[in-house]
Parts: sequence; structure tokens; C-alpha cells
Amino acid sequence: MSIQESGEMYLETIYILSKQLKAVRSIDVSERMGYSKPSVSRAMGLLKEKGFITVEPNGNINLTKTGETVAFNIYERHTILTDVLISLGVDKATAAEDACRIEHYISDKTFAAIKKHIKEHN
Amino acid sequence: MSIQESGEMYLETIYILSKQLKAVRSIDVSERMGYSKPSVSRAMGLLKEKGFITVEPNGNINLTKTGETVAFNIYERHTILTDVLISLGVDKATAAEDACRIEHYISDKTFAAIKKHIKEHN
DNA sequence: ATATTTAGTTAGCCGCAACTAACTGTCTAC
DNA sequence: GTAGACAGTTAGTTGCGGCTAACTAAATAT
Repeated sequence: MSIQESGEMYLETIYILSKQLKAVRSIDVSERMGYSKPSVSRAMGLLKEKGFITVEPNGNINLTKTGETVAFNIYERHTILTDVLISLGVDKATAAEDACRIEHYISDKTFAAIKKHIKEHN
Repeated sequence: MSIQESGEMYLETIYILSKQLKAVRSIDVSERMGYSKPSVSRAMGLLKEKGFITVEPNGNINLTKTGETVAFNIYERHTILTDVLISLGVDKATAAEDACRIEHYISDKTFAAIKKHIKEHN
């Protein structure tokens, strides 16, 4: 099942929230992302359908194995790209913003190359 | 007038074609980008409306000053980002592909930082 | 026990940016 | 001077991803 940028953003948000909260609900995602409840509701329906999350009867959202993998990959890209940009002299806020967009658009190859570069340049 | 990723891609394509052809028409853009004629027609209508291009009665497309600026900026991003990725060890094809997507999403600040980094690192 | 707040869903709308089918107009060729 | 080919437009469709309005159902408070 394919996943779009918006799906990746939702998964990343769920991932981050799950590290901060006991349980993640749609409303938490809604507030964090600044999207309306129906938008989140629909997105969760799609992510469930595609097997990236499961939703408990009480509304708690959990990442599946696949969902966790995707979420972690995006999250890793986010943090590493942000750090790279900061190390290039970009201010924190801009770095985070740009990383948040770029993270969805670079190939695995490119990301691997960036990671390798960091390791070598320490 | 704001401009989207798709608009930027059209302008960049017109810019590149204008360096290769005596005149640029919708059909040339259509063939180069692999989009249908109506899609290009609509896009040209919007770019014209927003003041990025003018269209002669015979169909020849010209960039306005503004359009040229936007197109050149994107084109510069494209070439520089591609080079950076190649220098990181990414293969040419992947580098070009990724650059083509990233070019629309990085801020001026980040791009400036990348350019500066290149200059300093030879 | 009733009223209110909270969480989530359903239904339907909008803008963007692609698409196809079918039309128009012009230019060329025979 | 009629027939194709070529270029462009019009009209309508699709998928995505937001939105609001209005509903349901459950939990909380008075």
C-alpha cells in the first residue's frame, strides 16, 4: 500500500505523540497538527485501511509494525536533516521547517549518502 | 501572486526550452514534461494571469521579468542541488530526480547556506 | 436525572493539478 | 480548393487533502 506525504506526516505525528503521551487519540493528532477533527478522522480511516495503524474501541491509536517503520524512518530523516541544516548555519526554526518538507522527497539513496557524509565528517 | 510547485516546474521547463529552441510553444512544454495538452494549456493560462509569462498570438511563450527570475532561481537550485548530491556520492540520475523535488521545498535561507558551504569547501 | 462538554463520524464542499474526449482554427500539401 | 496534420481550447472527470456543519455517543458535572 502506497503512502503520500500527508500520510507520512500523520504517522510521524502519531509516533512523536506516542513518546509523550500514555495514549494517542485523534484529537491529540488534530491539535498537534492544527487540522480539523474530520480531516484527522478521515486520515486515520485511510491509515487503518492501509494497515499502518490500528484503533482500539476506545479510540486509542497504535502504530502497526509497518506503520512504526514508516514513522521512524520519517522521524529519523526529520532529525538528521534538521541537524545537517543547523550545522550549515541555518537557524533552528528554518532548519526544522525545511527538514519537515524535504524529509518526504529525498530518496533512500540520497538520505543514506547524507548520513554517511555526517559520519565521516563527524 | 503566489506560485506553487507545479507552476515553478512549468517556468523552469520554459526557461530550459527557451535556451534550446528558437521559440517555446505549449506543445513543446507538453512533450518535455509528459503532460497532456489541456493540462499545459490550463497551466499557461494561470501563469499568464499571474504575470509570469506572455503568449504571442502565434502561441509563442515568453517569460516576463518576474517569470524569468523565478525560473532562474529554480533552475539554479536544481543544478546546484544536483551537484551537491553527486558530490555526496549519489548517482547522477537519483541526484537529478531528488534535486528536482527538493528545489521547491527549501527556503532561501537554507539554499544560501548550502551555496555558502560549497564555496568554502572549494 | 438532566445538561454540558468531549471525541469522533458522516456528508458534502473547495482548490489544485492531473486526465480524456471532442472541438476549433490554421497551415500545408496535393 | 479540399484534406490532413498540427496546435490549442473547452468541457467534464478524477484523486488528494484540506474545510464546515451537523450528527452521535460517551463521560462529566450540576
